[in-house]
Amino acid sequence: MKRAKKQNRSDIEERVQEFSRLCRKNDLRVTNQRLEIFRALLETVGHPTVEDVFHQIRTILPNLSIDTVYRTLTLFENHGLITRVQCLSDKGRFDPNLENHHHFICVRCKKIEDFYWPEFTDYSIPDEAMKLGMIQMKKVELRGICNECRRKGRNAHQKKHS
Amino acid sequence: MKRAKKQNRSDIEERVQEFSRLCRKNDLRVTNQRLEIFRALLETVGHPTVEDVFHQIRTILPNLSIDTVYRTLTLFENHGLITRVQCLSDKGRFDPNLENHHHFICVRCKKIEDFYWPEFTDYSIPDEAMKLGMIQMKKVELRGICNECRRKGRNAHQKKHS
DNA sequence: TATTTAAATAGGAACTATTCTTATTTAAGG
DNA sequence: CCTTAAATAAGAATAGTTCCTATTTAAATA
Ligand SMILES: [Mn+2]
Ligand SMILES: [Mn+2]
Ligand SMILES: [Zn+2]
Ligand SMILES: [Zn+2]
Repeated sequence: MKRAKKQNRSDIEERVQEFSRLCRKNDLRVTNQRLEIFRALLETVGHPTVEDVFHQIRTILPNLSIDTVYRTLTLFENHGLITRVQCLSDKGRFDPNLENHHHFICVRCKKIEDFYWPEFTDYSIPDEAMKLGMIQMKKVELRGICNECRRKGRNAHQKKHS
Repeated sequence: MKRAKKQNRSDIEERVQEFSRLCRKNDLRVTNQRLEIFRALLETVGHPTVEDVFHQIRTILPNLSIDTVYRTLTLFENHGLITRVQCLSDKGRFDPNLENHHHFICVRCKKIEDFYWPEFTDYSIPDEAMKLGMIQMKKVELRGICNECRRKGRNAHQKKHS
């Protein structure tokens, strides 16, 4: 999982500070683990898994427990500070980007990339769909092969079973 | 997981027959297990999990192994006979509906319902997104609370952790 | 129809992701 | 500083999925 280049260090520190305030507002104690976990989300592109976050932080907090990462990410999710992204693979993935955006999922490496499509918000859903329940969110999902995987070619991916 | 009312028995049997031919064309042996598994997918609404399928068929094939269900569904998927649906929960879900359609996911009971939106196909994706890779599929995903869960009220759902 | 054989299955073990339990540590308020 | 409830680490437990292998079976062939 690569580090992002799109956000520089001071942008990230600013968001971590803001996050710190948000924690206090939500009656969540500000622990080192929590800050590092949130920072790791911001620093990673492709919507990291729990393991991605865990391994990245182990260098800084060598006896971090993986359970803390699970617990903390679910906590953030329950407080609306991040969202959980569906998995095409079997691992949960998380998203610190709360802006209205959409996803491109690479079916080979399972990486998830963001994109924006402001006009989509204006398109109205068919009646048939409106009747299914109370809609809280509408998103577009693209599936395909990411540029990185296309470069690598057909190797380096394994399917399960047959 | 409820049985569907939208497809009657003869519709289903017709699709099972057609499926049987498709298996032969794909050099897949037509076994009782495979037919029952495919039939179970057709008979169930809400995009069943492996366990849903397993339990439904156990009454007919009492010593069906759960591994066979996993193996078979993945096999069908690899041959393009069904698709795998992303999980908001932790379980894999499967979809025998290969038509171009979209999903409404209930965040409470995790049920996934189909809807159709033909016009969506014509909307063109922003350039930004086109550059992410080779796009194979574009879908809309709605999240919310299904009618059934709304009726049941706030009880009957548990969140993990805190 | 009987025989053959590679493919498919059942059953249980193994593996992997996630959650739970409990003793210890710590943030934050007094 | 103290106090204390909240958070954590470590490892056990659980749940979903895949692997292993002896047995069964679909379907091609005689
Ligand atoms: Mn995102
Ligand atoms: Mn569907
Ligand atoms: Zn990729
Ligand atoms: Zn529901």
